[in-house]
Amino acid sequence: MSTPISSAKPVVTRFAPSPTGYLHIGGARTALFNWLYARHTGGKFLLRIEDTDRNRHTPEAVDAILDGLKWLGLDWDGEPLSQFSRGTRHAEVAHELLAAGKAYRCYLSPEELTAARAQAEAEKRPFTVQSPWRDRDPATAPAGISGVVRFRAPLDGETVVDDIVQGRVVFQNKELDDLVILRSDGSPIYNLAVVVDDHDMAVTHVLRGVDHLTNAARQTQIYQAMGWDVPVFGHVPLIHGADGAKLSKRHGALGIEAYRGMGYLPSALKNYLVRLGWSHGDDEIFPLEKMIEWFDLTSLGKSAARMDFKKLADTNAHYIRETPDAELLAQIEVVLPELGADRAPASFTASQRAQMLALMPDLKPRAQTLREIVNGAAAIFAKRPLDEKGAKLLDVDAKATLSMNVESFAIMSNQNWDAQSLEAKVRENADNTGNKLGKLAQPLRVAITGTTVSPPIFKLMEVLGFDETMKRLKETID
RNA sequence: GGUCCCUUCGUCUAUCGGUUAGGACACGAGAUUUUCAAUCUUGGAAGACGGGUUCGACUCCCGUAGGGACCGCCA
Repeated sequence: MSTPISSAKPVVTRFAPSPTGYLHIGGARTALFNWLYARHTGGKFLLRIEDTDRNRHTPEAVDAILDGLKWLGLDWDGEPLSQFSRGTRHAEVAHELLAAGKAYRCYLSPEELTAARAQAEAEKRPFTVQSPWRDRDPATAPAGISGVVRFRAPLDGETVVDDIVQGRVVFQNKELDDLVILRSDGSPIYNLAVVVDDHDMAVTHVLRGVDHLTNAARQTQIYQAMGWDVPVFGHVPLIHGADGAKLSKRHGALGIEAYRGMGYLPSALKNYLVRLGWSHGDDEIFPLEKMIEWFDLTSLGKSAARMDFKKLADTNAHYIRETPDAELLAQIEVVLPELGADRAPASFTASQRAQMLALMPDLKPRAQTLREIVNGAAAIFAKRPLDEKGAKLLDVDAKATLSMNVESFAIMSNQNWDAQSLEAKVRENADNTGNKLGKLAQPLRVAITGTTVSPPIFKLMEVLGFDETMKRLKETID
């Protein structure tokens, strides 16, 4: 793979989303790859908003994309560039092409075009635009209408895209028709704008989805017509849903903010995404420094990957366990309102925060998402609605053991009210009555949490404190 | 339909002509255990198919099948 440009100039990559919606998972990965490569090489990572189609772009979408990138920690160099703002420059290049005879004005109406397309389809014939205006004398142009500007694409030969991911991909020029570069209102079309901007921004590496592969051929022709250096192209495979079909909203084409709301850590999401289409031997976990150090373009795969939420969850669980308690709590508090946790408040009180922190070591191994952490701590936030299993467990026998325990707890106080002492006490009670620990612990769990499943009960009792615990126990016995 | 791309355990992937085809997730079993997890041990699980090339193919070539992308005055 030859990369003549990269060896000479400092690397410049870019992420160029169209602001028609949120930042989805595929876009996030594309951004990640570009960011990683720029950071790996010490080059620049630029951001450009492809908003030339004024009918389709929304300011909200721009914000969503920027927020998503920020949350992921993908910082860009310089200000984001609005492609729309460069309209005059795009038109200028189009007119250069026009003047050089490498483009021409075409007065074919949209209606004529659709009709021709329909006819080709009916005859099961491949359709390529063949404009009669390509060779017609401009002097014969119809008065009153401005027409579009089409690129005069070469008729014979081939256009080669030397792709760092896809390899050498050859397109026959006869398959590539004369694409519109300027609309009849004079505004630029994507393929022109991209080439002009990438050139002007000195972009050296264009990493994007394979859905742009044919565009790369057309863009290559424009580069050549302008006599500009073609950047290194790298077209990465797409991400599919778990069923192998195109990613739809149902299976993961959610906005990045949806993943944040579900309680995924940005570090985990990046780690998961980088492994979709890229590998480094048998390694699975990449601390950010390693990700940057090891990321390269030659280890990118060509086949599409499926979204696997189980693995994402596992990766997230890993990063949850790695993150220090206080930092994790801070991250939870940032997204708490989005988490939709069962019985959690919108924000923590000081004492709840302290309780969360104390319980964190026991919460972490039990959770795959931040949402699950908060759910695991439900006993802190709320009274405990008794669930079915809990109610069933709380029979006469269980209540008897509860009473026994309450009596022995009564002589304790906030001074020695800790998990260790509590467990010792209950073990003692169990031994004295010839019971296993579980026989006495489960009723305690149900009485205090309302459920049969919770973080370690003695730790929970410690965190809740003497008064609250005794209150709950007594309420259950009565 | 045309053009282009893809195909190793269920999933993500390693292998870059010679391996008992490795790892991770998921799944099964066991250990541990106050519940649930976590943790440890452990098991099953793959080169789409058919032809070549070669002393030797998962690796190279051709074909078939299946999948995908693109074919706008969208990006």
